[in-house]
Amino acid sequence: MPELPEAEVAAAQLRTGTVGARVRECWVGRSDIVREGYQTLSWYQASRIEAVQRHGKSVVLSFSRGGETRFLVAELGMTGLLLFHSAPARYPQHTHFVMHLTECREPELRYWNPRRFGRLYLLDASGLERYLRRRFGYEPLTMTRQEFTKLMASCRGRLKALLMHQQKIAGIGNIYANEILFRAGLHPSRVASRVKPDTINRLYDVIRDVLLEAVEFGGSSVRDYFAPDGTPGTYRLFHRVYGKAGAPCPNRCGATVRRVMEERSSFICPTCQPRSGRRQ
DNA sequence: AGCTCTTCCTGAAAGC
DNA sequence: TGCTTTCAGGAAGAGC
Repeated sequence: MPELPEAEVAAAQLRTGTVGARVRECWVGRSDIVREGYQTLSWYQASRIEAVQRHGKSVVLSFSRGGETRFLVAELGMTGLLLFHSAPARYPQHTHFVMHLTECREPELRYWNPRRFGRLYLLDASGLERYLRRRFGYEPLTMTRQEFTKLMASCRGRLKALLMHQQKIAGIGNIYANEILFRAGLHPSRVASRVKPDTINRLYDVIRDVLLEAVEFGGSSVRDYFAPDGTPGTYRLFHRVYGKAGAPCPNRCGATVRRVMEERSSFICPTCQPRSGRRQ
């Protein structure tokens, strides 16, 4: 399930593999995979890929043709992948979009998504601006400590809900929310606005640390995630609690990691992540 | 504002 | 063994 680190890794590979490319042809398997701008598809033919960026969990490609710029936004959802020609797709029937490229390293860019949670958007500059504004809050790697502190103070909901609320902080999903909260020693159901300043500082650092480490290791390959070149991410090996119900707490506190159905499925150490503010 | 419920979708896991 | 049922899970939208 691609979250920020996986989208970041995908964007980085697309940058090296496809920037500068000339689009030879676009193929769409099922038109409903393009949620917006399907009628502009022909514009992209003969355009050039100028840049690739990540916003939240989405990957955004910029194309230019005749002085005009348009964009392709790929939402990866739970099971979506961007893949190069060389990467094997286990269920080829779930490839919904293919861009054939020339004048770059990769001859083909595919969008693969078996469950189809997540779509593609073909947008112009104002469309992209609206898309980003409506969907994404702070980028966790660029928000300041002050911005995060304000956000925490203004949010009376639960901490894990805030971390995963894309319009507030963009890019964190269930895996990384669990890992972040464990490392910060915070229970997912703590009320965000009641967290003390010292703890907010610690949480701010942990968010960055976890996400940057995950990027460094190529993201987490849980189930079917692969980078565009087909390689899996290895950060899963460093998960401390996600998917580890029944294992001893990595802090060696003696307790056992538990899976609880609070704020989606959460993996917590009941000792190291107490409901009250006091750390043991 | 924020919580819950529903919808989307299909492979995998559980159940029989 | 093999068929059937259940179930995650990100995000949007409705309703409260």
